Parts: sequence; C-alpha cells; structure tokens
Amino acid sequence: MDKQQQIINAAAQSFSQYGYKATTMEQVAKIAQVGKGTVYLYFSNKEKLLKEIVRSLAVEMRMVADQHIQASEGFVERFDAALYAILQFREQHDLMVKLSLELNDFGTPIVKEVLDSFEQEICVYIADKVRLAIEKEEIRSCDPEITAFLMYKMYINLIHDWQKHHSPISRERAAALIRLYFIEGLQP
Amino acid sequence: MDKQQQIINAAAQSFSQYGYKATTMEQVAKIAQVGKGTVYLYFSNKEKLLKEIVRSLAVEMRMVADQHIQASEGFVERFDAALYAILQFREQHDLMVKLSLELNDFGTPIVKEVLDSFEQEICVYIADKVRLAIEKEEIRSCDPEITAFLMYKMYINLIHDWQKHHSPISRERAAALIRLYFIEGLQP
DNA sequence: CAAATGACTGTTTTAGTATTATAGTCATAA
DNA sequence: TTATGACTATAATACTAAAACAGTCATTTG
Repeated sequence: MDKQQQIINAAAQSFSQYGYKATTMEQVAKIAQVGKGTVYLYFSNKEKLLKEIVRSLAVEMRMVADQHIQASEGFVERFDAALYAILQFREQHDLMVKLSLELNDFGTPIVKEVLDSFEQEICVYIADKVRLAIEKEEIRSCDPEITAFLMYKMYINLIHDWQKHHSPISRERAAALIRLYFIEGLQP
Repeated sequence: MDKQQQIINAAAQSFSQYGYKATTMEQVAKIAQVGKGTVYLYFSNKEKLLKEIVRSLAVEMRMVADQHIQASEGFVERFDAALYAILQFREQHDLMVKLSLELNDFGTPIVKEVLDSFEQEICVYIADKVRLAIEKEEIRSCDPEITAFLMYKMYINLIHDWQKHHSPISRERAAALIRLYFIEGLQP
C-alpha cells in the first residue's frame, strides 16, 4: 500500500473535519496508520502537506470546470458554466469551506496563503479561456489576465457579496449582467 | 463654546490617533476638557459617538466628490473623478485609515459595521449618478444600484486588489479599462 | 434648577504564569 | 533502507489576579 497516499488521504480528512490549526501531525499519522516520523519522511512539514492537498484539489477543479465548459456554446455561457462549477466546487468540498471559515475566524497565515494561491489558480485558468476567445475572435482584443481577474471578481461580487446587503441574484441573472456589462457595454 | 462640538472634535482626534478600541471615554472627556458624565449627556454611548463622526465624514465626502465631478465631461470621466476623490479621501483621512487597520488587526464588530455602512453610502452616491446618466441617455438603461455596486467594486479591484499580485494600474489605465469593459463592451 | 461632574460599580481586558500540547528531530528498531 | 515513537524546544492554552473600562448617578456648580 502507498504510504504517501495514505498520509495525504488522512490529512485531507482531518483538515476537512477539524481545520488546519486543529489538526495535529500525530492525528494525521494515527488516521493514516503510520508512525509520526513516517509522515515527515514524505512531507518535511505540516505546511507542505496542506499545500500538496490543495494543489491536487486545484487540478481536480480545472477538470471539473473543463467538463462543464464542453457542454456550452458562446463565450459568456462557457464562462458562466466554468465559474459556476468552480464556485460549486468550492462550496461542496469540505476542505475549502473549512479553510475559508478558519481564515475568517483565526486568520491563520498559511491558510490565507493557500486560499490566495487557489484564487490565483482560478484566474490563470480563466485567463487561458479569455486568450482562446480572443484568438477565435469571439471577443475583442484585451489583456487576458486583467479581464480574467475582473470577470472572476465580478462573478464573486454578484453571487456572494451583493446579497450581503440586497436580495440574492440568481445564476442566470448574474450571467445576463456579465453579458450586459462586459460584452455589450452600456453605451447607448 | 459648543460642548457637543468639542466632544466630537476630541473623539475624532482620539479615534484617528489611537483607534476605536484604544480610545477611552475618559480620554475623550479629557481632550474635550469636560467631565466624563458630560460626554454621556450628548452621546448615549461610545458607539453613537463613532457613528456620528463617520456620518459627518460621509457628508463631507459627498461634497468633495461632487466638487471633482463639476470639472469633468462625460460619464466615465465623472465617475473616475468622483471615485478617485473618494479613494483619496479615504486614504487622506487618518480616521478611515486607522479604522481600516483596526478592522484588519482586531476585527472590531462596530468598526466593521461603520466601515460597511460607509461603503454602502458610496454605492448610494454612485447609484444617484448612474440614474442621472440614464436619464440624460449617456448610458443604456440598467439597474442603477447593481451598476453602481459593480463599478465601485471594479474600481477598487483595479486600484487596490490587482496590485496585491501584479504591478499596479495607474488611475488613467483604470479609467480606460472601465470604459472598455463597462461602456464599450468586449463584443467584436 | 438645569447642566456638569467625577467617584463608583459591574463587567471586560489585560498581564503574568503555570500547564499542556505540538511540530519537528533523531537514536533505535524492524 | 524504511519506519518508528520517545524526546525536546517552542508555542498554544488555561487560569488567576490585577487593572481598565463603559456607563450610572448622587452630588455639585453656576
């Protein structure tokens, strides 16, 4: 049996259930059914362990988003499908939810770092799609990184932040708004 | 001499210098050269005192932004002038800077509430301008609240958040980008 | 007697300290 | 050569005593 994978699984389970701070290396070793020292043979410290797990989660996320894109026609539809898949992914994976809560409650620096790089990963992913859309002349030429960054932020703003003070916006409404502002523009 | 104003000035000074948490009502009374009980004749508690100060700061902010709008032609230019004035206002008023730091460091709930309502104030202000621009047919018809919210967020994203991981964007560049995305749109 | 005050009080924060828990190491064992 | 858990230095926590504080109110003042 692959000890490294056992350790990763054990850590993923514990991080998801108890969070980063409240997970001890001894706990991970116990769940993985190995000695504590063994964990350190594969991961030089706790931080590396978390980063490895989040990294592979990011890979999975890319795949899920790509699957959702397949079924969609048109740039906005594909963008909406991918982004929605990503947000759902984040909400449905206990680890991401737990880490977000932990960042809010304790501000653990490593958790902040990890979630930050996950966000950047998302932006890089979208930027690739924007670049493709420019090549296919589906949209005008523009800076792909900035465009991806702003579209992602706008999606988050609409789905998550707006409803902090107003009534929620449906996924369809959000896609329509992004089409209005980003694609069509407000000029009369 | 107006004791109420003396107290407000004293509190504004102390909040700016030491923050909300580290300011004591005794301190405020001492600076205002009144007894502690006197402070409570005008403000039933510490929270009300802070809210009053931030409220009048919001009024001042509106006036400053309006002044900057006067000198500008076109919707994007006026929007840029107003938003830039608002951001500068926030950066140049020690109280806002101090409160932001305090929210980051301690998460003081009342400070969060106050800064939140200040942000909403900004959005209401912009929404008014958007409504006006729709009436004057400078832009297409749209929901003024959502549009104001998203334009404000995009401006913040460009000027503040983008540079957390990339090289900063100048004020001119930000205005040009908002014109590109919001006004002209990305359709080819 | 209306406006102002600061001593007073119950509660919260802080500072100091003892105790426990934990990350990471390493000598030993399988 | 791989695996282990006792070990250690450091960091988190729990506890307590002391101090600071927001808000009150009986007394004072103009």
